[in-house]
Amino acid sequence: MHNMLKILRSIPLFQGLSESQLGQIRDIARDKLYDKGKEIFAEGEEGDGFYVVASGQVKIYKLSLEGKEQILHIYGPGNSFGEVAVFSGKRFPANASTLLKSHLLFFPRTAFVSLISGNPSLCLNLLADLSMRLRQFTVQIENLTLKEVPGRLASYLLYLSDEEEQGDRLSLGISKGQLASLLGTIPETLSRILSRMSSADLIEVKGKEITIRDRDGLQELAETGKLGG
Amino acid sequence: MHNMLKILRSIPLFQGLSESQLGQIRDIARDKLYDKGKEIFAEGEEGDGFYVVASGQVKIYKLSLEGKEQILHIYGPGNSFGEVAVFSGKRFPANASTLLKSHLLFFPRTAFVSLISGNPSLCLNLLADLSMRLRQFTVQIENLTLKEVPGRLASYLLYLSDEEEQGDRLSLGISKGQLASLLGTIPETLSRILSRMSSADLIEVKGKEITIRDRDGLQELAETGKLGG
DNA sequence: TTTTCGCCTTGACTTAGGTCAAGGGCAAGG
DNA sequence: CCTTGCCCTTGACCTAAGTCAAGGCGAAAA
Repeated sequence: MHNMLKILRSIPLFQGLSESQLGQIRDIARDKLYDKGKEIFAEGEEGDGFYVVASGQVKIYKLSLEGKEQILHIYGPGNSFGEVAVFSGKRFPANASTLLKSHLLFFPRTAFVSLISGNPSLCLNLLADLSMRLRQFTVQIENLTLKEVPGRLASYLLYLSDEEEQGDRLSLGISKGQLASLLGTIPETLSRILSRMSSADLIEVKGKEITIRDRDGLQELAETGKLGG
Repeated sequence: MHNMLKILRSIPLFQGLSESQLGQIRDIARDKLYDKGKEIFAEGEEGDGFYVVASGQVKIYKLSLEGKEQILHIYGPGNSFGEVAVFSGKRFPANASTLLKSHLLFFPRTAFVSLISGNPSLCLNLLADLSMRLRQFTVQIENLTLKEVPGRLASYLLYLSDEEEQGDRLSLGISKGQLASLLGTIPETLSRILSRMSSADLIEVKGKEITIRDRDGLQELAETGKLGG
């Protein structure tokens, strides 16, 4: 069997905890395995615990009545989700499902809450984690309402390029359809804007592989939110 | 002088704390008074503490380069803000300024963080508070991207009506211009939609006073996100 | 190799809502 | 009382982006 402690140690949320504290955490964790494209939970369900991604990829999203999807987050190894339901004492505020075959760790609510009480550093880690997420949401709202789609796309590409640390080359880790949903638009629009940005020599697109050709131009687009002539 | 302990006791964040704990909190709190329309902090400033509204009203907002404003929250007595900068260890992610003359309590970062460490219930309160705020953001993003402006307005009116508990009468606590910015639109559009909703006999508008005339209709509008012919 | 199936792209068209410009109304101050 | 200023409303117009419909392309299956 894989070494659960090794996984736990690599998770930012559990950084700085002692071996015995990690041991306690391991004792309440449960493994959950999902194939690609499976529902983990749905908005409105009782939140009886939260999850950490050990491997794979997960999307957190909202659906409108007509079936349009807005992705709120895409999480990979080391990220956690579902805490909001645990700490607010309410139901899950959004849906979660896997984008890839995934190995998740599940932490039951009551056991975890009692762990926190005697564990200030875990608590501070959690506060930091939720704060970072709030910060991300402010950026997302800014992007969605103060920028047009080209500006949002430019921000996202620059963000990815930072993450991946591969110079000017980057790979969208997700399908273009999912990217459209993350950016608050639809595949047709995304497709058109990618080709506009290619014509403007800002980027070069080959499937999911993208090369940044004019970083400053992208940066300006991301800031102003508009794709000038 | 006003009784600070009495104020602290009324704040949700400090609910369930003992008198001695409240005493510690009082000891690190600092009063801050602001006139209407004053800046409390700006996006990007160092976050050296957080605030609680004792009286008055505060908006948290983002600005685009061209000066368009998106309001993220409007906070009144009992609400806190600025924690994100404190716990994430980063700068303020948005701007804050007063909508009314306000009395705020300021909690310096380092003093407050050390208070938390020995105080599990305060910590759980904070986790609950941040979680509720994350939940609100998911709703806000859903509204902004999956609903059209009439749907967002309908949601907001129903929400206000719940808050105020005055049956079908309610009062926008803010100017229509500010409301437009909160809903992710502009005053002209808001104005047009208010009159469309009046013509459709969903509501009756008299300045900032609004009467709900067709609650079910509003509810449907809020859910579907579209104002049908 | 050929077929199939998802996913992506492209084109023509529609529309929600933003922009620009011109008043209207009400409250505060002279 | 009149004036000033602010906020709100209304109208005409424009544009970003959504909808609908038709292919195209590449990977996996046959």
